[in-house]
Amino acid sequence: MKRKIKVVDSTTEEKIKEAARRLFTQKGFEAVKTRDIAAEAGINLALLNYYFRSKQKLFDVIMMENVRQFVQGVAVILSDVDVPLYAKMEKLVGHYIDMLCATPDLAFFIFNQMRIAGHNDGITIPPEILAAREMMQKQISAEMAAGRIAKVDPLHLMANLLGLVVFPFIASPLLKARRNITDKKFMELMQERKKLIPIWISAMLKPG
Amino acid sequence: MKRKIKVVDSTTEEKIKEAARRLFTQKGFEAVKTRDIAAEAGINLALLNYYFRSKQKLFDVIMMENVRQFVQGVAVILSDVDVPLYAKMEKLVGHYIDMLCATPDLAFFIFNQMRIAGHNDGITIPPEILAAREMMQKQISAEMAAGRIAKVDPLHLMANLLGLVVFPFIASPLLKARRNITDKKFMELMQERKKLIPIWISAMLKPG
DNA sequence: CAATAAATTAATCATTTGATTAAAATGTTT
DNA sequence: AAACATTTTAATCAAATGATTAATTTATTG
Repeated sequence: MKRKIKVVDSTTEEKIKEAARRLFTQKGFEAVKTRDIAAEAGINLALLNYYFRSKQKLFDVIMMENVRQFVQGVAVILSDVDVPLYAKMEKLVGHYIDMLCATPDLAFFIFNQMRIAGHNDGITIPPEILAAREMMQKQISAEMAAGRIAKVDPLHLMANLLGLVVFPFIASPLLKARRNITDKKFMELMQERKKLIPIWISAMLKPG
Repeated sequence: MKRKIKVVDSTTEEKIKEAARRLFTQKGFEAVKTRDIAAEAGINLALLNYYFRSKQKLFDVIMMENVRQFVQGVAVILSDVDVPLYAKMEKLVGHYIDMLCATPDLAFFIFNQMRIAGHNDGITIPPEILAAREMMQKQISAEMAAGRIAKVDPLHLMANLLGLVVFPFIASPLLKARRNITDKKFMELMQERKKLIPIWISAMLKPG
C-alpha cells in the first residue's frame, strides 16, 4: 500500500516511535516496558510488534536516530578546513548548546549507550566523527606548532571543549538544586555559555 | 549472634553487597536482575532476600554508600575558609580525580540517579554539600568583588570546575576510541589534569 | 551432647513482560 | 457490493523475574 504523504506524520508507526523515543531516551532500554510505550503512544500493545518486530528492534531505530541527531552537523563544522579554529569552536559550541537545550536528555542517553557498549563488545563511533576529529586535531596541532596556543595533548582540548558544553546538561539536576536556579534561568545561563566557552578556551590555550 | 571481627569481610552479606555494587553501578537498577547478583556473588538467590529483604532495599543501601563515597571529603575541603581559593581548587580536583580513577563508573551512576530522581519526585542533594557549596560560592563572590577574578555567575564556575574533572570519565569511551589511547594512557592524562585544571581555571578567571 | 538459633538450599509462587495468534475492524480495489 | 489487503484488537503464551516457603545444613549455646 502506498503511504499517504506524511503531513504531520501522526501515523501509528510514528506515534509509537515518538513515545519510544521519549521513554528510551529518558529511562534507557531496560527500564522501559513495551506496555509503557503502548500506553504513552495510546496504541494497542500488539501494534508495537506489528510495526517493529521487537522491543530491541524498536530501540535500535531510536538509537540510530538519536546518534544521528547528536552527530549531525558536527562533522560538517569540524571538517571545514577554511574556517579558523576560533570561529569553528564558536560554531560548534553554539550548535551543541542549541541542540541540548532542545533535547536535554540526549547527551546522557548517548554517553550511557557508549558506556554500555564499552562494557560489552566494541564501541561504535560513527566514522565521520572519527574523521572529523582527526581533522580538527590536525588543525590544533598546527596552531601549537606555530606557537599560537599552548602545547598539551589534543585530547585534553577535546575533553575540555565537550565537557564545558555537555556537562551542565548532564549535571543539571545538581546545578538546578539551588533555589534561585529555575529552568528558565538555567537556559539563559546556557545561552551565555555560547559566548563564554570560546573565550574561556582561548584563555586556557594562551601559550606560556 | 555476635559478628566475628571483620578481617577481610568476606561474609555472605558483604559478598552480596560487593556484587550488587559492581552491577548496579555499572548497569543501573532495572538492567540488573537479582539472579545476576546471586551469580556474581556466588550465593543462593534466596540469600539476597534473606539479608536485604528486596532488590529495592539492597539498591538503596548501595545508592547511599555510593553517594557518600562521591561526597565524602568534598564538604570538608570546600568548607575550610582559611584555605585560599586556588589551593582549595587544587585539593578538590586532586581528590575527585583520584576517586574517579579508582571507581570510574561512580560519576555516571550518581548523575544518572539524580536525573531519574529529578524526573520523579524531588531531588535529594546531601545538605552538607549544599552548605559547602554556598560557602564556596561566597568565597568566589568575595574574590570577584575584590576584582581578582572575572565576574560571571558562580554557577558557571561550578559547572566548569566539575565538568573539567568529571566529564572525561563520563565520556571515556568516546575519548578512548582513538587507537593510541589505552587505559593506561588515559589514566596518565587524568593525572596530568590534576595540575592542568587549576591552571586552566585560573586562566579562565583572569579579570578583564 | 542435646537443644536452639542462624545460615543455606532447592523448589515453588505469583507477577510481569515480550511476543504471538486468531478474529474483528477498517480501508482499498475491482 | 464483493473480494482482498491492511490495520487494530482482545486474549493468550511462554519465559523471565522478584519473592517466599519449607526443608536441610551449619554454627552457637546451655
